[in-house]
Parts: sequence; structure tokens; C-alpha cells
Amino acid sequence: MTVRAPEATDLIPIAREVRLAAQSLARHVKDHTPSLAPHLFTVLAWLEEGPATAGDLAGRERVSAPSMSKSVSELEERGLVSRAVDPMDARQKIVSLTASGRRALLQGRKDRDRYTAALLVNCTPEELADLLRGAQLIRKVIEP
Amino acid sequence: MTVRAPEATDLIPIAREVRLAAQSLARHVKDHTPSLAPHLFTVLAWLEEGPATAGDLAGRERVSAPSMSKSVSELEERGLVSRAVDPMDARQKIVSLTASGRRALLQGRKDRDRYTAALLVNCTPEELADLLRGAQLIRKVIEP
DNA sequence: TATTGTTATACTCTATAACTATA
DNA sequence: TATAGTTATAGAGTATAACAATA
Repeated sequence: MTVRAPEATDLIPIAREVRLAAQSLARHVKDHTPSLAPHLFTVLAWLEEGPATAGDLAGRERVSAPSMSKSVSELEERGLVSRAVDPMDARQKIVSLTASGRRALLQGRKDRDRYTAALLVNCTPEELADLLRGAQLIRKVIEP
Repeated sequence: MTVRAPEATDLIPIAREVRLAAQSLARHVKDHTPSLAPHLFTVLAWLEEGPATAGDLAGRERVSAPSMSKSVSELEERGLVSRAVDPMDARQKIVSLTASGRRALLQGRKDRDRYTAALLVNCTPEELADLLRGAQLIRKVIEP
């Protein structure tokens, strides 16, 4: 028997379990929280960090410029964001959250978190601790 | 200080972390595995358990009958499923996986699992154990 | 000329309504 | 009559190509 470095193929059974759990939970949350459509909600989430140009938002969302233009137009019609011409470069428009947009963002998060929390209501403290560690680990390996 | 039953609101910070991790991982897997479109892939996954009628598949996928009809037509055109009239009731059609469909299903899973496994390659055994327990727990609280 | 954003157009996936064929 | 499936049509959300305004 030889000691060897772990390889990615050894991880596949665990990876499958983790992937299926993540996909399943993501789908359930989406299907049970009928607030703002995901592609609009995520734009509000980006704007929480501060105003941004339309092109900037398109890049962050990995979506085409026309698609983002349409999303921002819809958000503006609903009063959730405002657009202003950039004083430094009149080609650009600065998109910002309105107070109503910020409320919609917080409400959407609340709905999603409450639905998720309700699923976990019968877990033991040990189970919750496992879940939290697992979740933080997932975000760590994805984000960098 | 009083001892009290845990309430769902206490779980919200953990729920948020778990939800964000799940959504983030699900999105990354989807964005990095360009195989069969999700709405076609899931139909193949249902058929792995055995043949089914179109209406049955529509119900399981929570999709309208015309949508499923179109998906099944496309899968049939690609040679991934076959349709046969039910000998017991000529209104119904039995949809089955073909050998090629089964290969596409296994390949799609492989791609998704390999992408996920690659993310986990630097985790410690303890971290992997946490992840597995967390994932199994998620599936347990969702599936029943 | 190059860049930012929008409009025009088309494709995909979804839905509801209308139709065909069996029961 | 009622049911399983399909076809007809329409609404979202996405894309590429063409255009307007500004740099």
C-alpha cells in the first residue's frame, strides 16, 4: 500500500452529493420565493455596493449590453433604480438604487432567507454547525 | 435566562450563508458545464428510473404538457429518447432512454461532478466530511 | 475612429388555448 | 364526454447586428 496525494477523482462521490444538494436547494428557493425576477434582483444586489454604469453591470452579470440595458429600463420603470448621465463622460449613465429599490432588495433577501430557515427548523445544533462550516467552505473555494 | 425552543428567526444568519453557498455553487456549475441544456438533461435523469409517459414527465418537472411535448420532441430528434404508443391506451406515449441518451446523461453528470470536484481539491479530510454531512442534510430536509 | 448605450430583430424556453385521437 | 398529446400563438429573457451620441 502506498501513500499518495489525493486526486480530484477521489472527490467525485462527495462532489456529486454537494452539487446535488446545492442545485436542489437553489431550485427550491427560486420556486418558492415569488418576489422580483432573479435577473433583476441580482442587479439590485450589485448596486447595493454603490452606483455603477450599465456596461459595468453587464460585465458583472456576464450578460450582453442590450440585455442589461433592458433590465435597467425595467427597473427604472418600476422606480427601483435611477439613471443619470455621467458628468465626466456623457456617453455613460450612472445607475443607482432608489430607496424603493433598496427596500425591494432587502425584502427579497428576507423572503429567501426565511424560506431557507424554515427548512432547517428541525436541525440539531451540531447539524447547523456542519451546515455553516460547509457553506462557508463552498463560498471560500468559489470566490477567490 | 430562560430556556426556549429554537425559532426559525434564529436560523436566518445560517440560512443565508447556506442559501448563498448553494446558489453560488449551482450557478458556477451551470456556467462551466456546457453540455445538454438543463431542461433536457433533467428529463433524461427522470427516465433513468424507467420509461414514463409525457404527462408523467411534465408533472415531475412541474412544466406544462406542451413544454414537455416540445422537449421530448427535441430529445427524440437528437436520438436521446424514443417514443412508443402505449399498447394499453393508445392515447399515451411511452418515452424511454436510448443507449445514446444514457451515454449523454452519464457524460453530463461526469462533467458536472468533475467541475465540482476540482473546486474541492484543496480541502482537508475534515472539511470534506463537513461538506458531505451538510449536503446529505440539505437533501434530507428538502426531499421529504 | 473608438466607445457607450439603445433600438431592431431573432432564438429559446415557457405558458394558455385550440385541435386530434383515443377512451 | 373526458383525457393524452400536439400544434398554434404569445410572453419573457437572451443574443447579435445596426444605430445614435459622445470622446
